[in-house]
Amino acid sequence: MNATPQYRLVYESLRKHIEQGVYSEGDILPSENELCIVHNVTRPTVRKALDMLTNEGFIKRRQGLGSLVQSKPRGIGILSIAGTTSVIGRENLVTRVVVKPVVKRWPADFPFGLTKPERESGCIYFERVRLVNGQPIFYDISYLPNMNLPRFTRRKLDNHSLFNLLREVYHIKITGGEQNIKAIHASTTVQNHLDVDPSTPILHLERKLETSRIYFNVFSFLYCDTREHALFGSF
Amino acid sequence: MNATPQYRLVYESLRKHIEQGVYSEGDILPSENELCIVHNVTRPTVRKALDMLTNEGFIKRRQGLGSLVQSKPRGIGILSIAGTTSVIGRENLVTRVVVKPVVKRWPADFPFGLTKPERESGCIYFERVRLVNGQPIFYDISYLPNMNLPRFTRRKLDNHSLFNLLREVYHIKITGGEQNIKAIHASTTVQNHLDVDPSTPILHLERKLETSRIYFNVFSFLYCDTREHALFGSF
DNA sequence: TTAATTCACTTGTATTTACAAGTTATATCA
DNA sequence: TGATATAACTTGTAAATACAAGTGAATTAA
Repeated sequence: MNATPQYRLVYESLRKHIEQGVYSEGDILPSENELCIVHNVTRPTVRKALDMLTNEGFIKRRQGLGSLVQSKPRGIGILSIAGTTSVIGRENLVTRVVVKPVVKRWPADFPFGLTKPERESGCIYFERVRLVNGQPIFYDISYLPNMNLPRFTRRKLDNHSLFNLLREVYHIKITGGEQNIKAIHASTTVQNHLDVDPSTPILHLERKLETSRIYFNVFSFLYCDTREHALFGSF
Repeated sequence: MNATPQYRLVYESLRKHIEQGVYSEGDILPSENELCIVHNVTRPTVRKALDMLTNEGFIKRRQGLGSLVQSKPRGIGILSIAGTTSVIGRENLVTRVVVKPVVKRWPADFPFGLTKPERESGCIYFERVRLVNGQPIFYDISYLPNMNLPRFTRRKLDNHSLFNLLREVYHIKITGGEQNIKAIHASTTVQNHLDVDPSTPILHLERKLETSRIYFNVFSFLYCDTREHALFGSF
């Protein structure tokens, strides 16, 4: 018995095709009627999937013409390294887990408010560093509520997107969030992870990411060395 | 004959009630069935309106329980000073225009791509500084395409939101965008405007904001002194 | 008095049907 | 050969219908 709603199967299929380049910017997706046939569903189901792709910026719909693929989805909450796809080969962009996911209590002085279920469930804590051409440029500390994430602590996060993992394995989507952004001088820990000296200006983001799962937010504390590569976000 | 779709009338009505405080955070909206009766429409129409409110962060739906009002809608592209509403009185937050809006040609080395209509129309350029308790913390350089913005250069921007002005006067809404974020050392100009010394780390954002008007993007180059106040964004 | 069950609500998922309005290709007419 | 009308597609809007699954209050049983 497949518990995944049909509209979501259609959505994931189309989204994957767009991400894989089956459809490129400017292409027109198969019509709603064609998608009904291909997926063996009805138009409202297909339209719900297309609504989601529209909201996330993957496509733009034109009455009478079709659904046009856009090059840049609105990556809610997604940050990347500016120029990643064109300037840096994928093999020179590496994500390394420096502290593996581990269940912990929330820090007493955690700067974001927590829901009661979150507070009671503790958190999964891990740290990652992202390197470009061997040079560390991101240092990220993540906290997830320890809520219904079976075997999360055993998953390999190296070179994997946390957002994709949450969505594909746990059906948790990032739906929005908030962030505080600062320019700071690096602490000793950050200096060590990013391999910078004390005078380097460091970009610091404190982020709370809301999700499709109730009472479940993802928290991220990010430090970036942006001398060579800016941090890029779309919204 | 009313050209506005019914789902949008329902959406605007509910959104206005939430914004006006008829419903507060944590309140449960009338059920879908009740909204059908009130607005004389059917469930799919109501659900489309609720979908939109959900996507924009106004409400969160709970199967079996109802639609819960959330306090913070997703403010696309809006940045503010962290803690503004609770920590700083409105009278201590001042926006000052340091270069009034003037029509210019686009800089030859403008870092964002421009649409052909934008390139051909030139731009409206202005600079603003935002101060908290008399202390400058934001320095913003803005470029708008000089396209169908009657009398823009004569408008007073002190203590006015550019987004609100665009939406209310010119019916232009920010619909999304992208940004590069960096931590830098301040140039001399930035040092002067923000009243900082050369060692202060400065937050720098280069932003392209997409709008509801075709071929019309808003560009912003922002420098922030974040020692006292982080930059806050929700998405 | 407490626990279990039932009921009446809620939202979630999905189908079927119909017509409106936009776009583009094709056919027809001058 | 070019202009106009038509046809065949597209997405947009909306109703009607049905059942699944979640939630909390009320009722019943122990």
